[in-house]
Amino acid sequence: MVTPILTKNQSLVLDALAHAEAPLSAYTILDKLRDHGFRAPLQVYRALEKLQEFGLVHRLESLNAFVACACREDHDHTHHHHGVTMFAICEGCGQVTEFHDTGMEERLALLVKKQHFKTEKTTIEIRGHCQNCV
Amino acid sequence: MVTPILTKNQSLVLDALAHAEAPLSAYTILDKLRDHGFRAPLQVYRALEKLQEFGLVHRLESLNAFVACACREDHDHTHHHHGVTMFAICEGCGQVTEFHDTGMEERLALLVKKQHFKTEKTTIEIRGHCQNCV
DNA sequence: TCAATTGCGTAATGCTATAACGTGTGTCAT
DNA sequence: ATGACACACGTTATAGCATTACGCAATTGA
Repeated sequence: MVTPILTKNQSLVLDALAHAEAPLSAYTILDKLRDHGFRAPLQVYRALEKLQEFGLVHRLESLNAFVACACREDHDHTHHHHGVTMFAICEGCGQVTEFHDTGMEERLALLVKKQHFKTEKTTIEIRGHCQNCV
Repeated sequence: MVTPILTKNQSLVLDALAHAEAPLSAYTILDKLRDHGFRAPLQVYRALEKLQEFGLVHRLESLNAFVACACREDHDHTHHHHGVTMFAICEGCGQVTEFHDTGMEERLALLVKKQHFKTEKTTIEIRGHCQNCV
């Protein structure tokens, strides 16, 4: 999918996430954007929904929070990846690292195939501590 | 860990989950157990917390719901597994299949090690459709 | 032009989870 | 025995996350 033009609300939400050090909850985003006219949770959730469709934002299920996709740091989009995304979530500093591995994807695909299961969305989240947080 | 003796509340919650066809939310469990004296969410959450510690119950992060561990169906506990647990969650019938794979575990361990990350808890949930639900 | 689609704003509501009390019970070292 | 502690429990209130329902405005395209 080619990156679509974002609406004002979508841009605001994406910027908030992109500039954050850690995942943000929808309500935290709402608070950050009150000065920009945001008044209700739905404004945030609607923007998040679209941004997730576009692959620009990920939802972290184990945190009920959201992060900007790492591909945003890759301005040439040379690394933009559409397979399974994995997250390492540090309980210490809150930082989230996104990573990918085709080997994992293949192995997982094989496992679900054996069960005759049709995958639609895969969630892989590792909670723990990063190098700096012991 | 040897399976500890469960309290009354813990047994009730575990039974509710074990007899369910699909994952249950904490509030659904509460409703099912009102006739047994349950009145407040905390009674459910406290039991769930312990049951998760004991490895008898899993939380599904992408559903905000809970399932009895598959090891309960294995009365000799010969298959009781303490590594990474993966779940295939059918959007059609709601059924959840628990599965394990040491190859995945090893590969994942390798990947996080490369990032100098210390894993504490791993969540792997596959959303999709099972064989019966197309 | 009319219909369909999409995004937006607002209010209300529902679902999920925890905080902060206090009570009772059992263990166990003193 | 008694005091200290740990633990399970019960209740109320509150916090945090997400959606339903309504209506309006702008855009698109048959």
